[in-house]
Amino acid sequence: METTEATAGATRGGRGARERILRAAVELFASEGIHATGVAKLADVAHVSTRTLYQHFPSKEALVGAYLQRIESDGAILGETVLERRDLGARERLLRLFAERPAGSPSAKVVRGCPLHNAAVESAGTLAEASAAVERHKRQFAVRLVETAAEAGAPQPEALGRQLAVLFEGARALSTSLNDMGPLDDAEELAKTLIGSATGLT
Amino acid sequence: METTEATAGATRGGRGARERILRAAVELFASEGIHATGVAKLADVAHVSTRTLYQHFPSKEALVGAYLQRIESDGAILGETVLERRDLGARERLLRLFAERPAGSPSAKVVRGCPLHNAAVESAGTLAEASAAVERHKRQFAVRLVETAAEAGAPQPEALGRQLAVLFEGARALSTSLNDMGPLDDAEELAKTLIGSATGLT
DNA sequence: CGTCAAGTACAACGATCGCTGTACTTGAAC
DNA sequence: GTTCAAGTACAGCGATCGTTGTACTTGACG
Repeated sequence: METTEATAGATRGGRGARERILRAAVELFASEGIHATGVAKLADVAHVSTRTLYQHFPSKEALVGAYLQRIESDGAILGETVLERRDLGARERLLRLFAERPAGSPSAKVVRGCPLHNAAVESAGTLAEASAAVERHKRQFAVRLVETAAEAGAPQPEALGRQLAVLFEGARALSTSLNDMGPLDDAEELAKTLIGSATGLT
Repeated sequence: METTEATAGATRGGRGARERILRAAVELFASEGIHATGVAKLADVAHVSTRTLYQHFPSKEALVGAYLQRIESDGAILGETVLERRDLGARERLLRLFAERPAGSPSAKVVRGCPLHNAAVESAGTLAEASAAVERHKRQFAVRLVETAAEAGAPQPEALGRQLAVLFEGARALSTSLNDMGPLDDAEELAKTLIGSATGLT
C-alpha cells in the first residue's frame, strides 16, 4: 500500500525524512494553501527539523514543485481513479465517475477544490510549473474521457468526452464554492442522461 | 457610464482618491492576485500615496473587503449581465450567456478565472468574507438561472437552471486552466441542446 | 569500538511587507 | 488672503518568513 517510490534517487537509505516531508506537503498545501503553510509548520508535521528539510529540498519553491509532481502522478489524490478500473465496462466507468462522492460523506468540510488549480491560482504569475501542471493534467483527463466515451460506443466520443469534462469540472468547482453537494447531484443527473442517450439505453 | 457610487459616504468631496484606489484594486487583485499585490504597487497604480490609502482603508484586509463587495455588486466584471437584459426573451438570454466570450477574443492572456473564487482560494482560512461572498454570489446566480429557465417555459426549471449553472462554472474554470476557449464551445453546444429540448425547438 | 551519513537544536540574518508618525503641500470655498 | 480638509514624501518600525551556519546527536554497520 506504499505510495509509488517515485521520489527515491536523491538520498540513499537513511530514515526516510524526504517521504514524510512530501506527505506533509500534500496534506498541508492542499488543505491550508501553499502560501499559508510555512516551512516551520511543514517540518513540524513531518517530524523533521527545518534544517533537514533544506537538506532534501533546496528551497520551498522546489518542494512545491515536488508536491505538484506527486499530486499529478498519484491519481488517487484527485479521486479520478475510476476511469482506470479495467473490471468495469467503459459506460459504467463514466457513470461512476459522476456517482462517486469525494472523501467523507456529509459535513466534509475543508474541501478546498482541486489542489492543482489552487496552486496555479495562489502562485499568480510566479511558479509557472503550477499552471503547466494543471493544464497538462486537465488535458490528459479530457483525453481519457474521450477515449472512454469511444470505448463505450458513443457515436461522437469527442463531443461527449469533452462535455463530460466540462461538466465534471463544474460540479467539483461549484460544490466547493457552495460548500454543498448539490451540484454533484445535478451533474450526475445530467451525465446519466448524456451517457444514456449516447450509448443507447438498453 | 460612471460605476454606481456605492462607495461614497465616508469622504466628503475631495479628489476622489478612494475611487481610484478601488479601481486599482479591481484591476490588480483580479489579474495578479491579492497576495502578490502589495500596497505600494496598489498606491502606485492608483496615483496615490500609501499614506492616503491608509486614510481611506484601515488595512489591506479592509480594502480586500471593499474589493469583494465591488465585484459582487458590479455584475459587469464577471460578464453575467446578459441575464438582466429585458429586451431579450428568457430563452435567448440563456443561449447568449453561453454564446458570449469574455473580454478580448483570441490571445486573451492573463485570464485568471473568477476573481471571487480566486480570492477565496488565496485566503485559505483567513478572511471568511471571501468564502461567504463566493457562496452568496454563485447561489444567487443559480437562482437567476432557474428563474430564467422557468420564464423560458422549461418543464423542470429547477433541474435545467442548476445544470446550466454547473455547466457555466465548468466552462469558465476549464477554459481558464487549459488557457483555451475550447470548453466554452463545448459548453455552448451542450447548453444549446439542453435549452432547445427543454423549451421545445420551434 | 570507530566511522560516517542522516538528522537535530538553535540562533540569527536578510528581505519583504504591512503599517505609522511627522512635517509639508495644495487647492477649493468663503 | 485665510482656512481647512485632502493629499504627499519619506523614513522607519515591527513582524513574518525563508534560509543558513555551526556545533551536536544518533544509530546502523563493519
